[in-house]
Amino acid sequence: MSDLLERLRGRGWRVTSQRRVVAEVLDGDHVHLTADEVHARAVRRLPEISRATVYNTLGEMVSLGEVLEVSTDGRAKRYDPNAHRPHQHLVCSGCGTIRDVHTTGDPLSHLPAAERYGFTVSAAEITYRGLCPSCA
Amino acid sequence: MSDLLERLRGRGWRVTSQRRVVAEVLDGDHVHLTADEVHARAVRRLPEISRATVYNTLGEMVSLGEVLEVSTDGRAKRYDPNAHRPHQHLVCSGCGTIRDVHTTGDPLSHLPAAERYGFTVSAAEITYRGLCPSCA
DNA sequence: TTAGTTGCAAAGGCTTTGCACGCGC
DNA sequence: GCGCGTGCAAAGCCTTTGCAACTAA
Repeated sequence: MSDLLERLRGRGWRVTSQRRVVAEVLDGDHVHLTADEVHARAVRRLPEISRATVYNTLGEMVSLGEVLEVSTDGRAKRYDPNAHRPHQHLVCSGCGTIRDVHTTGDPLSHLPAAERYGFTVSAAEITYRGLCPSCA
Repeated sequence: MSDLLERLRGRGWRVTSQRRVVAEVLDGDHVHLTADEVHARAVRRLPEISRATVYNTLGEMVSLGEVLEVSTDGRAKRYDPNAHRPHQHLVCSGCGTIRDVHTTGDPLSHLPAAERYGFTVSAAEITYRGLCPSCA
């Protein structure tokens, strides 16, 4: 059911009903919810869950590297559960929808040594922007 | 002096002392200030300038496509005056410093048609993450 | 048992807005 | 003079924090 929850449990994470619900809400492909959306969906299953707990839980999942934080628009951050599947994002400039996409080649190889300025580069994120079929 | 201001003036933008100061503060290479930093520097030259005006002005420059908004960390947005020079960003995970870098090839060519899901893709942004020499 | 987790409510950072005054054109 | 731009202060959105009560292991 929830791969995410399994991985977290395997790391000795204390599993509470709140955390289970947050993991379940987040799990799946092409899921990019804001903290508030996660809270709204979590409340349907667990009415008493608080916003603070949702924020804490999401923050921990990010620290553990099991969830990615994506800020594509400067507004609320979105959370992406596919931290272990390399992918990029295609964002609609109209409605803000995010789609996971896969590119050819490794972005890191396109950054010449002369352009690294002594940095130890460890990751590369690509955000493609455009209009989705509905907004075009 | 200020290429940015010249371009804006050329578009029939009404030039006030506040707008001139914001443009001057922003102009240059490797400049990635937050709205608040822009305000702080603007105040040195024009003590009465308000934060609201700085925000309004930056927002307009972004709408006009003369300045880019970069949100690399989910915190305050940063403003990049090099909107007309294609480049990518190298961000230090330690101190948040941003460096402009140039990659080889066009990122758009790495997104296969099958991965576009009907979107009209118009731009691609790459953010490289790592540690700068001081933070490493 | 007991250290880690939760909920509440308040505070905090960043940004936007409403409205009256002021100024570029 | 007209209309856009500005400043102020207040409100807004998103997020974090302090602390007492609670609960998984």
